[in-house]
Amino acid sequence: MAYQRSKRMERRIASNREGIVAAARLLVSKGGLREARMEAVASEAGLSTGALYRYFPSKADLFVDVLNAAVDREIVILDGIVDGPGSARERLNDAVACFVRRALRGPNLAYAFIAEPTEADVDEARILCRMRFGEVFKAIIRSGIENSEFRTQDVDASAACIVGAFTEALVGPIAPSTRGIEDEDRLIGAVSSFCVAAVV
Amino acid sequence: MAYQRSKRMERRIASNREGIVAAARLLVSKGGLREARMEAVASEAGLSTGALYRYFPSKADLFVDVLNAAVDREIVILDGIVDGPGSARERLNDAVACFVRRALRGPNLAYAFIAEPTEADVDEARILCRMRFGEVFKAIIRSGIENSEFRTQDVDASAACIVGAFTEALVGPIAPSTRGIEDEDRLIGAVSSFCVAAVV
DNA sequence: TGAAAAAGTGAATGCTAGTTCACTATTTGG
DNA sequence: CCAAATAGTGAACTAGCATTCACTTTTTCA
Repeated sequence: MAYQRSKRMERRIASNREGIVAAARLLVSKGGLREARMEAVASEAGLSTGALYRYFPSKADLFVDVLNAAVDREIVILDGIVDGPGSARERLNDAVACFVRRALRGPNLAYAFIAEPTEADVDEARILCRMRFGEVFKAIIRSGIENSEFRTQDVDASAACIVGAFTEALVGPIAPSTRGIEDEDRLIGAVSSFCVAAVV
Repeated sequence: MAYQRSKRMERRIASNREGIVAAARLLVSKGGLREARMEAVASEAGLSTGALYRYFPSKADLFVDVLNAAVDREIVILDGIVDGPGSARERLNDAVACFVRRALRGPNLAYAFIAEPTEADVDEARILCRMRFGEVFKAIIRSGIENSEFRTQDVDASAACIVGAFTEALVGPIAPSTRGIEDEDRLIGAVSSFCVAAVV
């Protein structure tokens, strides 16, 4: 008879998987992608390196998951702002400000997900994540155009520009070496004003 | 007596060095950074791999040179626009449009210098190059603020945002897989309008 | 011309993780 | 409890290139 995983086993498998992702994220937030090697992830998760490969076919796959999980959380928050009350201007401003503020709070993680040099495979995932953020901003821009708050414009291009603008503005301040966040609020204000002005 | 290089030898050395850089650039523009390995560069330049190391201490150093040489050329062009006639708006618009247009013309090279995943060392140089571009845009923004064409703003942040905006908008269209440049002029217009509107 | 010093060669080396796999441990269902 | 199946182990394997280095060729200059 075919073997079937018990409930308990199922839970263990699921929790292992989560543990692996959590371990990877922890390592990234502490030492950047650079220090998040498979062996370290395994030991942090309390497993062997071999076991990781029962859960993820490759390192790239694992980190794509980590990346997406982190991005998911950000996008939930951004969507809350996008679908919330207020004019399109306000919502765009708040969404950008929120992203920048959160990135400045967790600089290592943000840096890893925005700019840290990595292997090609993981880097590709990063580009895809940027596009996911783009979708969020497309929604705001569209609604702003609909009610004439914003000029008509190429929504895809503008969304890409917004994502590029705030990520680039973050690179300096969150880079591990620089750490020159002397005036957070100033930067947040500058970047969000820039983005709002750009689409109005 | 100490040996001294003859004029002829000096010329040969110089031309070898140029040849190496040119070979590296050619390979990048054909197959991206991915295919520009040292052996390929050497053979393209008509030298052995060992010889490369008489000219550059490491692969990273070589490609930093290649990167900077390419960026130098772009910056000369941009400076021409920045220091040229016209309002700050016009100059900003033209500078962005010029950059985007040129990037679309040489997509492989542009992609390599903007977004292609590479080793960490080269990637770091890329970030520095972005800052060099930032300087160009700071100059325009400052002049626009001075003559009240642009609102007062955080010049550093705005410049970073502009660089981020147009590079990000390029990533999709110039990525080797996508190649969706169906309407160049539209994109150019969209991106430059975005940047101008953002600082006005 | 010849001997010392550079320049150039390219096969061999080395290194860094990611990945595999022969093996052990645990779980499953009768 | 037993045998089949799955989960987990971690040392060994691999691969891909950058880099080196013992050696050859060319250049320099008395």
